[in-house]
Amino acid sequence: MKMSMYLIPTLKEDPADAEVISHKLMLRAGMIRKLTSGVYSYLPLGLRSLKKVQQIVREEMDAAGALEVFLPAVQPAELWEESGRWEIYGKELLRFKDRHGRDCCLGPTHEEVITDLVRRDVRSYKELPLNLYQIQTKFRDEIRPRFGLMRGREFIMKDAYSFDADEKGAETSYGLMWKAYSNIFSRCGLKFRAVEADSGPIGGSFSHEFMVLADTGEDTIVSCDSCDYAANMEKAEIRPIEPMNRDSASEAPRRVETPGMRTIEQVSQFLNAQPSDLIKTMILRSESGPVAVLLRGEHELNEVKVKNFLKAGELELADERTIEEVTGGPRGFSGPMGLKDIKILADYAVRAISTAVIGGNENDVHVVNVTPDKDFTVDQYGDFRAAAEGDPCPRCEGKLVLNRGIEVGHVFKLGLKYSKAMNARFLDVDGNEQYMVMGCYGIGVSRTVAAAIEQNHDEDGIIFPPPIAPFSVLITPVGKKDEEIDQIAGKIYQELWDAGIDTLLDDRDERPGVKFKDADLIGVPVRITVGKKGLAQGKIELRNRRSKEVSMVEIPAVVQEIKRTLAEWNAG
RNA sequence: CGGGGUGUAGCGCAGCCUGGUUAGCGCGCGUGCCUUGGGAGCACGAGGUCGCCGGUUCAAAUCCGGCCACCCCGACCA
Repeated sequence: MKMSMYLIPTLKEDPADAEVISHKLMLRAGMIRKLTSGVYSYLPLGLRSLKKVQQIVREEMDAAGALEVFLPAVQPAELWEESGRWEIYGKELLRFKDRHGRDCCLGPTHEEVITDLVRRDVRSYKELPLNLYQIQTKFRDEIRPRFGLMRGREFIMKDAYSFDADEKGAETSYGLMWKAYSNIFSRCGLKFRAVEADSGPIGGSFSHEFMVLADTGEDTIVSCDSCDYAANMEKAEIRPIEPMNRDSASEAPRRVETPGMRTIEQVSQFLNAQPSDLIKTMILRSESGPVAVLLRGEHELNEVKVKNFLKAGELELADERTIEEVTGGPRGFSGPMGLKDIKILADYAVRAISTAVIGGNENDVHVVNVTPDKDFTVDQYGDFRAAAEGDPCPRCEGKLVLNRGIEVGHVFKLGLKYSKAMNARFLDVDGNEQYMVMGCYGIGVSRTVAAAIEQNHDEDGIIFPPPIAPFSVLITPVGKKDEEIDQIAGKIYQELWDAGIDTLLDDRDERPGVKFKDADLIGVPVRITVGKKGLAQGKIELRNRRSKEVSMVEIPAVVQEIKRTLAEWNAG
């Protein structure tokens, strides 16, 4: 492509409404433009990058035996009523009525549509396993879209759905997708990790998230420093602490005045104690009533763990009124002593406290010298806290470390959830009707591009990994209008295209500084400068966007040298 | 949904508090000259419903009310 004929509206300044780096850079590089909150147009440069990711996704999905389809964005309510999600999906599902008053929605995901398709046309075990995928625009009406393509309302997703005759087959399908995803993100040139994820209320099944490592990521990845254990924050397990032998001759509990001291920090300072000597009592509410969860003072609650432990559908922190009803005291002074008609759960770490400070269930009162299991009873101990840096690994003797990441892919075993709800059955070898065992597998394609930028940029702009760069090479002829320069630049440009290398030629009548700044901003991996300095020796300059190294290359060797540079980059 | 903020030329902003000529600045854009290895210089120029609606006033970008859009923060703690 010749830049004079192309549309790359770069910006010198950061747009005011962009917060994260990928959003800023994609706007500045002229890749995207916002239409309305969370909805973006792709300009030619942005689309090229997107298509490169899509191509890699297609190749790997095809290689894994998945078949590409294309499903409707507009979906009828009836299907969603069948699966039960019309009621429970919530406001993220954009609903509307057609001219006949029929309820419709814009698809945020396609389990219903695909299950409907398959149940109509697949009747025999002979047609299984089956894996269908598509790359399509999804719409999710997020409460608060933000960060450009990272959390848009309209976005491009690859979603795949596997159908198997039995659990064993489903596991094979899952494994194939897991492998395909690893290939995809590796081929995109990204540093990533596959982490164990919470599989939610579907239960029993397992799930992995593929996270691109980036300090600016919204999610936290918990991994072990010595084994390959990795999980997201919700899922991350912590090795239980052994109960401690307590001194039975400890002092009796004593009530003390703690006026206005509600937080762990305030109470521990006021009583001259360590946060780890405190037990905090959190009152939660599920659909089956309130529950108290005890944590050691310095620890944070992991609600998902509690939710799964209780097999609760809904779980939230109790409001002020509920706390008062349950404990008799205001928020900030709850404690486990004297609580009645409420289940008391405690994190394992509570077992390792000999005497603790707890809330007095009365305004401005705490209780000291409290011994767990003696002065109050715990119904069940469990792992209820959020993992923190340095916690013991659940699989080995190592320690957990925390990193930031961006979720770009998710593989999930659905089991029979949709096939049962929507009656997707087949006949097995023995002629018996069976439900299909399903799996679903998503990749945020547009988010992958944004995540790549979050991971690969510097103060000058984007540093695209070559496989997903909109162009691999940018040629900048510099200096005064000069026929020799233009002719050689044009010749190299043609040779590169002939060699199958995406090349952009900056034939604009701009000063060199402008061309160099734009080249850095849009992040093309290799820049060739054709100028009279080099030509005097029969050479051009080749500059690596990432290392910023410049080498002088003989003109006949340019194509070969570029291939080598790109290959090295991908390998490293 | 709650809290905060912003809306003035394509982009970034000033002006508003304290109402008063033709509403400014930088970048970008157009033309010409000049310049050509890291966002040059000079000159001339185009481009504005001051988010929208209403009110106050002799007079509103500026004050008041309503609406809209966009951005940020939000159980984080017993």
